[in-house]
Amino acid sequence: MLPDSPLYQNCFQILQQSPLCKGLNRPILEDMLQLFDRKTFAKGTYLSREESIEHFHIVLRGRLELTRIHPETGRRVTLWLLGPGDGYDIITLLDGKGHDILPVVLDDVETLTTRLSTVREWISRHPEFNRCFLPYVAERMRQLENLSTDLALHDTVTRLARLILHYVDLSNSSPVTGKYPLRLINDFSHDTLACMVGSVRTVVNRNLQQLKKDGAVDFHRGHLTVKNLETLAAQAGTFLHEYKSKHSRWV
Amino acid sequence: MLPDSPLYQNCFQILQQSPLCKGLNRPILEDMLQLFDRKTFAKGTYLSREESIEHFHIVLRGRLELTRIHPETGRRVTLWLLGPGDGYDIITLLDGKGHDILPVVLDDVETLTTRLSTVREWISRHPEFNRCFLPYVAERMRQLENLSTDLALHDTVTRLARLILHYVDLSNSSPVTGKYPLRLINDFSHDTLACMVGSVRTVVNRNLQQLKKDGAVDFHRGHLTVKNLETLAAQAGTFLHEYKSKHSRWV
DNA sequence: CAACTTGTGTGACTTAAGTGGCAGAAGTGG
DNA sequence: CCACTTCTGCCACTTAAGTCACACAAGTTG
Repeated sequence: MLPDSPLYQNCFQILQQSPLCKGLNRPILEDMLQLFDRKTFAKGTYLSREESIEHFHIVLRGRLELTRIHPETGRRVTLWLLGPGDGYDIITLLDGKGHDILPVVLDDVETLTTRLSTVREWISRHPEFNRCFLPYVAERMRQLENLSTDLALHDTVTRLARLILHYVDLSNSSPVTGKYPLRLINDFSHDTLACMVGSVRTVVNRNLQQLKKDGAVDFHRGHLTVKNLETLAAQAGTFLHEYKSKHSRWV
Repeated sequence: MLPDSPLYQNCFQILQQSPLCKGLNRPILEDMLQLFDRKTFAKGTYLSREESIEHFHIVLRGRLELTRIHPETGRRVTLWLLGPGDGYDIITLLDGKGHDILPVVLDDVETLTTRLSTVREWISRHPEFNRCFLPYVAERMRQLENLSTDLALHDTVTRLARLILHYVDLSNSSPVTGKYPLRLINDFSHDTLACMVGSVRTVVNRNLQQLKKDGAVDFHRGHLTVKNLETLAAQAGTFLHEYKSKHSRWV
């Protein structure tokens, strides 16, 4: 992508805010941007295998779900949810091997894309990149650890409450209603939510009904908000102050 | 550790075979070895928090289990099983943050240990290290992905069969009995196995009984072997040829 | 606006997988 | 060798969480 492109500024900004690049200085980011092309993927499509084994993508806009499917029952689980600033596929980037996972395009997605070998070569010339990239990888591992732990130790209501809590946008509570909006998952169908907690629609529906009755959340077709953080946190088995202190560290 | 130590050769060899260091040449390994001290941890103890946030360990001998516990029910899940050649804690190494996990020492464990800052500084001087270390990290992530997927999509017998299959030592089948031994998990109690598949002792016991009846495995107190790979693979929902081809790539 | 597709709400039913409890076997240590 | 702890096998019982099925609501498309 060249500096005279009309989208250049916009891409630059997203890159700058991306956890992958946080803290890199302007010249390095500009150098980086030169290597990438802008691509789009249509909602509802799947990325091909080549897209993951040959190229590296940084999401600019839209969401991407990385899922696995049980070959016999057809049940699905979502292992990752990628949004603006996230990279794909970081595992292949690390070891060059194929990644057995199905990337589903949830919105019309825009990415910055280039060949994996280009990224690797670029990283070897700019070892500073590792200072952002490696912590990003670590954060991803922690998330996977949490997913496993939740699946093994907690029931579905709890997992659901945790999921929602994890995506609460604390900085954007409505001063009128006192509701908290959600990042990334606010318009998910119950089915999609179910995949994220490793369960099925009916169960998630039941659970959501309960959370609604308890006053923790509110929802209607394709829209989910948090009504009462304390109640939600209680259901998630987290004390609210723990949760808040954790997040203040992150943000 | 100094070259004149009687254990030097032994340490050197384990390091050389470790996935963390695979392919590094002699002088680099020797340079590395200088930085580490040999330490031991007694069976049944827990590593302290400082051990993980201040130091980095490479296991020489013995096993280490990284687990999480449900604070109310007391149920456990094992997220990682570390053996000779493995490093701890790689997540903290990547981002310097604490890691909320409980390391249980399963045997008397010997490690090579040094300060995290020393490792980081060493890595920055030897970027070649990343060529082994990053794929190692990737492999760990894949394992976590598999754990999550299994927990979300498969029942306990299947998870158990997969666990066992994953640790089969193909290269050491007994020519007399035709049995396959297991690496690392061969002497686990049913309780410990249960933690690894995110279940409980009674259920794992039931499942093991079934696998035994089917002729897939054989076991008695603290000893587990595979009797029939095909049967086990069938229960694991994997076709044996898939499994073998995967592993031949790895080994 | 009609004919769709796609989500949502709820029932009745089934079952895997937990809990709890207990007896006996297999090791361990004095 | 005995006392002791740690495992194992099995029982009866409970329940979360899944399947199946269907009606209806909410959007979408021609």
